[in-house]
Formats: sequence, structure tokens, C-alpha cells
Amino acid sequence: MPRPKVHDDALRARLLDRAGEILSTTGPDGLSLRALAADVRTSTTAVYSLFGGKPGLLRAVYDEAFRRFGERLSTAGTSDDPAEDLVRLGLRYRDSALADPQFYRVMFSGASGVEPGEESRRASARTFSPALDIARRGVETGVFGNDSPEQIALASWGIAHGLVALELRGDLPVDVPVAQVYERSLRALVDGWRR
Amino acid sequence: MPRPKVHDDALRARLLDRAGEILSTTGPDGLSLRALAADVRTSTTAVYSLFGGKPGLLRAVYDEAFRRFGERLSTAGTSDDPAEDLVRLGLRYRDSALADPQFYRVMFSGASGVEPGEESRRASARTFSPALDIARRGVETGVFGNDSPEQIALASWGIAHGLVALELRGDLPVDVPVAQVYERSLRALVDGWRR
DNA sequence: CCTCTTGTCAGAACACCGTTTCGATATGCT
DNA sequence: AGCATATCGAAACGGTGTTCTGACAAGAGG
Repeated sequence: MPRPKVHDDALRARLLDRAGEILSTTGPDGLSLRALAADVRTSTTAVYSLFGGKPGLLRAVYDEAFRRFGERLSTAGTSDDPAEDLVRLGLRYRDSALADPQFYRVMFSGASGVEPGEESRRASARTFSPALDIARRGVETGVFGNDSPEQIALASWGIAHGLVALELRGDLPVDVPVAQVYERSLRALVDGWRR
Repeated sequence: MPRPKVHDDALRARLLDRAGEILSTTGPDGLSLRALAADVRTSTTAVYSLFGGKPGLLRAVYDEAFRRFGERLSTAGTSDDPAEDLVRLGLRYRDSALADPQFYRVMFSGASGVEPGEESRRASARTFSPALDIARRGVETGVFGNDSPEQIALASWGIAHGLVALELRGDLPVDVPVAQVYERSLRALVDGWRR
């Protein structure tokens, strides 16, 4: 039999961790396989045997980021007021994104040819489902009008994503009180669905 | 005196044009200075003397893209119903983005370290002002309630940007009628501002 | 008319990247 | 002990953005 395996799951985890760290400070372009391998005291070959290459590595980080993001959103909690819950979920969306902007960027700004893949599709759907659940409750309980839960949830996702993306890119006018504008926007949108 | 100038404004324009074409089909990473220079039958040095390097070139394309985007939005036209105008502006925002997705990506997804710069800040502000004007009219005429025009315009910008970004990334569920959801979302948001 | 000076530009050189190839390695089996 | 073989680190390859350098061309001065 051959020599003992070194490119194992433990190494995979270490690479993933360190890649996430580098990525969250420098962005995808600043992540070099050579530097990463040296950091973890292995060779670039490890990245290829474990992830298939740089896109594979990024996809893995991306999947992990999406998983955590979905987890945060799914623990937002609910009350008996779906409209308020939707606002609260939106606020949590922003908090989660601002907690690690580079991760958010990797997830949603699609740099360096990161193709989602099956796993991430599911994670993406899971990210979306809390909003959908709340919207459904809102429609069922008659808080919202005649629109479909999908419609309502998508719009909420859209405005949260849009404002956060603009904020992270610094495209918002400098003097706006972002948090306040953000929350007020969510409320206006939610109010628009009321029956 | 030295030899006659070849790296002039005409060459600059040709480089910019061709860079835009390549960029709109392959994205920023697929744009190679060597290939670009060969296409325009000059050397890579031209890019450095005219744009300072690849980031400078991308920023120039970015500026141009933003300029055109702002132009399209500023010609959206107005009626005597600010609420409807805001929806129409949003629809035009999406049309403009979908007309050349790669340009939109360069503008808003911040790939390859494109730092906006002064010129683009102004262009960005100009992109935003049509929405602001409409919102102002809506507040003045009493169509909208007590919110500031900035608040209203920013929220509109946010939801348009967010939904378009999600659509372009393919992050929307595949079976949704995007155009319809998009318009309905805009209307819900606008309705939320009504007094 | 012929240097000479001087800014300009094309191409070579450099450092780095992601990826592929390949030879040394270290084990279990014969 | 020797062999077969999966494994992995290091070197090689083709590409990138960027910098360096030497050939160049035109006006100035003799």
C-alpha cells in the first residue's frame, strides 16, 4: 500500500478555515493557493486533491458561509405578528451581512467564477425559507392581502439584499442614517402588503 | 522633440470601446491587457500611459457605464402621479441593467478592485437623483406621507437594485415570473409610503 | 545638412498566479 | 528483503499585470 494519507479531512478543515480568514480580509483575488498552502504548511497539491482547484475551494467556503448565514436567519424567532417578524428578519439579515462583509461578498457578488452548485442551491433555498414561512403565516392569518407568500418573501429579500449591497459598496450617500433608513424601508414595504 | 504621439485620445477611445465589448461578454477576469492591446494593435504600454493600469482601465469603463445608466434613468419621463413615476423608474432601472448585465456587474458587484473614484461618485449621484426628484414631488404634493424624499428614494433604489442583482445571479427561484414579481414589489413599496 | 537631445513607445524581463506533471516517498504485501 | 503502488511536494508550464529598457523619430542647434 502507498504512503499514509496527509490530505485528509482534518487538513481540509484547516484549509477551509484559513481560506475563510484570508478571504474575509483580502477578498477572493487576494487569496493565493500558494500562500494558503504555505500558511497551512502543505503544498498546493492539497487544494487540488481536496477541492479540485481554486473555484472548488471558493465554492466550499461559499457553501459554508451560506450555511452559517441560513442558520442565523433561521433562528430569528417569531411572534404572533407576521408583519413585525418580517421586519425583524430583515434587520437580522443586515446584521449577519455586516458581521462579515467579505463573506457576504463571496456569497452574493459572484466573484472569481464561483458557480453555486447543488449544495449551495439548497443552502440558498434554506436562506430564503424563513421569509417564506413568515409570509405564509401573514397570508393565512389575513394580515397580508391577496399576494402570494412567494411574492411577499421575494420582495423582502430583495430590499434587504439591495440596501445591504449598496451599503457595503459605499454607494449610499454618506450622510444617511443607514440603520434607520433600512428599518423604515422594511416597514414601508411590509405595510404595502397589508390587506 | 520626441517622436509623434500615438497614445492619444483616439486610441484611448478605441481601447475603452473594445474593453467594454470584451468585458460585456467575458467579465473583468476575462479581460487581458495583452489580448486587448493586440486587438487594438498597440502594446500593453498604451494601457499604462492612458489609464495607469488595469484598475484604471476598468474604472474608466465603469465610469462610462455609469454615465450611460444615469442617462437612461434620467429620461424615464414623468407624469402627474409621482407614485406611478417611481414604479416606472424602477422598471426602467431593471431594463437598463438587463440590457447589458456584465456592465451592471462591473458597476455594482465591485470585482477586481475597482474603486469608484470622484467621477463615478458624481455619476452615481446622478443615477440616484431621478428617484430623489420624484420622491420630492411626491412629498410636496402630499401623495406620500411624512417620510423624507431621501428615505423614499433610497428604499426604491434598494429594492430595484436588490431584485435585479438576485435575478442576474440566478438566485431567484426558477419558476417565478420575475417581471411580474418585480413590478408588484415596487408597487407594494410605493404604496407603503402613501399618506 | 548633420548631429544631438529628448519624449515616446514596443517588446523583453520580472514576479506572481492557477494548474499540471513527475519523481521521491513510505507503506503493506509477497 | 524486495516489490508494487497510492500519495504528495516540488518543479515545470502557460498565463497574468506590471516594470524596465533600448530603439526610435522628430525638432533644435551648429
